[in-house]
Order: sequence, then structure tokens, then C-alpha cells
Amino acid sequence: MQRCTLYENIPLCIFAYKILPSLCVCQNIRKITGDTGPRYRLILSDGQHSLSSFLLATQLNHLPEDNLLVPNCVCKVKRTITNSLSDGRIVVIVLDMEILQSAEETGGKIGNPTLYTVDSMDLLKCSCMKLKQFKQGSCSEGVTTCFVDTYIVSADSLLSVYSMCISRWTIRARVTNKSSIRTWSNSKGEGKLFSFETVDESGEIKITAFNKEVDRFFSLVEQGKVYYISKATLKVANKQYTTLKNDYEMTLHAHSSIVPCDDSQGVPTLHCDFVPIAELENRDSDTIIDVIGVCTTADDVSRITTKTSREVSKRALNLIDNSGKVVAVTLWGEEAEKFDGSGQPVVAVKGARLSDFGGRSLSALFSSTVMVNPDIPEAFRLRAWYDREGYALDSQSLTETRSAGSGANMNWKTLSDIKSEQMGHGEKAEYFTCLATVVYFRKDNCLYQACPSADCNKKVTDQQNGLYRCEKCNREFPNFKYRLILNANLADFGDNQWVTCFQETAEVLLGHSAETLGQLRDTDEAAFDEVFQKANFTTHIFKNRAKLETYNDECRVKVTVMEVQPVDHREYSRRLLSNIRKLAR
DNA sequence: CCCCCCCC
Repeated sequence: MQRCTLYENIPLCIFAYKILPSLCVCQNIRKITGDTGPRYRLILSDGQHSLSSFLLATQLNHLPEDNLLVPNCVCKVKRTITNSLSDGRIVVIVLDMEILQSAEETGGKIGNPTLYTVDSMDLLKCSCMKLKQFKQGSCSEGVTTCFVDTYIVSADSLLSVYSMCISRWTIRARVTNKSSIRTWSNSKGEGKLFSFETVDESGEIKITAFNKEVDRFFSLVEQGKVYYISKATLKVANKQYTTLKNDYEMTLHAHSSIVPCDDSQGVPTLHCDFVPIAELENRDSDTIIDVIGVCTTADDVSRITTKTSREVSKRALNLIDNSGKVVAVTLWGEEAEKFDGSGQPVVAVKGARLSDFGGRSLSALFSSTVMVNPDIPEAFRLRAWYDREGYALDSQSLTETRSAGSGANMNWKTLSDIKSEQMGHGEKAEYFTCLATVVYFRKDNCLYQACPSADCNKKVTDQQNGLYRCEKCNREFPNFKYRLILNANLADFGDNQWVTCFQETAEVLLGHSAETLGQLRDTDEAAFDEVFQKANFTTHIFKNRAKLETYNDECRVKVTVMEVQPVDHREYSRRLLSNIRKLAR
């Protein structure tokens, strides 16, 4: 398999911009005394030219200190990082090198290299020299074989003018973020594209594929994997649209190649700096942070219309971590659509934006990386913590939500709490969630004939002439619709409570539409009864509203069911445990 | 050649 371009000869000027590895001669070495200890500055030579821009990484200080790296030795430079200074000069940090021949073996000075003093464009014009010409006979056969090694340019060298002129570079980089396929249509034409972001040890760069290249590369490129990428076109990045630290970005074209790389050694993985959820309270909004937590609940995906009249999918998740706090994270677009929260996965989001909505909440950006059950120690620790104890916590969310119907502020209560805490006695209605079992349905009068107008649910009067009158609409209709008002008695381990279910929640509980139930009642009473028998003794999560009402001069708390949700085993045991703890107190 | 970071 051809993995990337092979170089037969490497001029030092190009090598300085990190075509690796390269052979060179240590021409001189000088100790610099810095604040943080000694550093060694090298003059390296390719036999014809020399360059003095090399600085030895401190972890290699033992090489000169043990007299291994000395003038006139031949070395193989394996890893470097090039830093460009503001004045245009470069500093090449040598991260890894190997001494191939000692000064004794080379037998003194090799060639008559001249120091590069010209600017970088002139450097490029310098003729390539063959490393064989170092000094005839001074390099062993074993040494020369490394000339046909794989040479890899690091991504940050693409910043330099060199890479704009060299077509034979290859980067080896990890994909950190991959977009979905998007289409566009404007005055210039139409088409499709996708883009992805890559990282290597030197930096990061964005890569975009259009049309045919989308077909060629979209399924090949996977988030988290390492590839050799070559022969892409470089263009100046529009900083307005990117958060990546690179002045350039790549566009793939017909001759570009992307080849999976099995050897990802040295290629950084996505580094996350996770902020504990409780800590988010102290962070400024609009900052970009990394977060990881167990996804306790996830909203259904929904479509919203933005201010610019664009439709987009969104889905909010609730993440909990071992700080015991919960935060809502909103995913967008395809990320929202494809998210599967079943089994309460560990979710990590790199680069989420902190918002002050509802107190504190998070939103994924295009530049965010969302990882479900990532293969990292933090995820394993959280999984273990949650399954062992976290699931039973009465957690608090940093994200306040308005209605009882969403968010993590479930305000869990037992039915006996309703009385003991005098719920709903205040001025405002009180919302709470409970786990309860239906023990009785008041089936009589649960259906009524309602006004057929879309937004009117007022009870109509049967005029006994085939017409139905709605007082609210002040109209007579030839038809009506059935509506449900269902009173039910709920029970949990400690108490009972009468509740009212209007249309939607009653339909969920009974498993049939009001219309079907109406028809059934009128045509098949036995089947109608069976619906109620079947629904009786079913257990659900009820989200409710409690409010004091005056009825015949008597004050009592009316509980209205706002939402009925199925209960899974995990949720059931979580509530049970919580209830047992409550009893124990 | 795109360029959307949104909503309650």
C-alpha cells in the first residue's frame, strides 16, 4: 500500500519545515543558560547547507551531556516542532533524534556547508542535495536506507509558504470532528459538501470536500480515526467562520488521497478538559467548555424555526456527573436527530457553549464534538459511579425549566408529600412528579361532546334536531367531537390521590383516542369497559400541577396530570430507593 | 464552490 510520498533527497531548508525524518550532521552545539535550566542550540547541516535554528527539547539534554551529540556526529532527526517567530525567523524544536554515527566514526568535518542566511522563499530555491553527497563513504549502507522512509509533513508546516509550493506533502492527522453532508444553492450554483477537522502534534486544520469528493470520502472519514492525507489544495482560511488555530484550510480535489493509518502513535487524541457540572455555576456564560456526564434523560427531538426562518432539529439532554449536579445540553440538527439516549449513555461534549438560559445550560456548536460512551477513563469512572450510586441521587439541575413537562427539575414527590407539604396551597400552582399506579378510573361522564371548532373544547348542547350548540362560539354545528376529562385515583406505597386527566393525558393512559372511545361507548359497551380494566393498575411517571381550588365554599387541592410517561426499570428502582430512604428518615 | 452556532 502506498501510504504517502517518498522522498529521495531532502534539503535542510525543507526539513526545517518538518519533512521527517531526515539525516543531518551536527555541525555545532551551544549551551544556553535559561531561567528553566540549560538548553542546547544546534547548527545542523545537510552537507551543503547548514541552519542554526534548532533547539534541543530538554528531554534530550542527556545527549549532549553524555557526549553523544557532539560536533560532526551524524544523526537522524525524527520529530520536530517548528515555531515561527513574529519577526519571520523560525525555531525548530528537536523532540526526538537518534545518533547514527559518532564524531570518531565520521572522522571530522563533512563537506563545506554554508549557513543559510536568506529569507524563506530564497531557501526554497536552493537546490536539493542528495544526502549521499554528505561525504562519499562516510555513511554506512544501513544509514542510507532511511532515505526511503516515509516522510511526513506536519499540519502546521502548511502555514508556511513552502507547503504552498510543494505538492508532495502528506499529513498524518486524527479526525476530531466531522460534519454531515450539506447542500447549497446560490447564484454561483449548487452542490454538496462536508467538512472535517483534523489534529496532529503540531496543530489543527480544517478540510472540506465538495460534490464528487463527498462521494469518495464521506464514509471513509470517521471521527477519532487517523489518516494520511495528501494532495489537497490549500487556501487561506476565513477566520470569521472557524475556531481552529490555523491560517489555512484544505480543500480536497480529484487527485487528493486519504488513507487510513494504523499507526497513530504520536498523533494526539482529542484532548478534553472536562469541567465538573457543579463548577459551571461559577463560569461565565458564552465561554466554551468540555463536559461529560451520564445522560439521565433526553427530550424527544423537535423542530424549531429560527429567527431567520430556518427549520432546525433540536434535542435537549440532561447530564449528571459525580458532582451531583445536572445540566441541560442542547444538540442541534443531525446530531439531535441521531442521538439515542436509551440505556442512559455517558455523553461527552467538547467545545460546548455555556449559556445563562435557565440559570446555566449548554449548547453544542458546529465546532463541538459530541461523543456517546467515549472510550476514555472519565467515561468509565462515571458509568461505574452512576450505576452504583449516582442513579439514586436526588440531583439538582443548574438548568431551571419553566414547565413541569421538561427539564431535569422533576421535583419528585410521593403522594403523601402532597398533603404533608400542603402542595399547591401557595398563590402559584406547584408542579411535581410522582411514580404512581392507577387504582381506579371514574369512567362515568369521562367523555363529553365538545365544540368541533379547532380551538374550542367547550361542551355543546344537543339540540335534539341533529344540531349541536356551542355557547362560547354562539353557533350551531351539525357535528361534535369527543373530549375526555378523566378522574383517576392514583396510589403509591404510602397514599392515594385523586387526579384529573384532560384529553391528551387521558388518551395516553387509556391507550385510545377520545374519538375511538366515544365510538366504542356508543356501540360496544363491553369493549369500552375493557379499555378501562386494561389500563387499571398500570404504573407511570405522572407530571402534575397542584393548585388550591374553591369548590362550594370548600378549599381543596386539585391535582391535574400534565404529562404521563412510561417508567423503565432503572427509573422505577431509582424512585423506590429514594422513597425507602425517605421513610427511613 | 460552504460559512448554518439556532429555541425555549
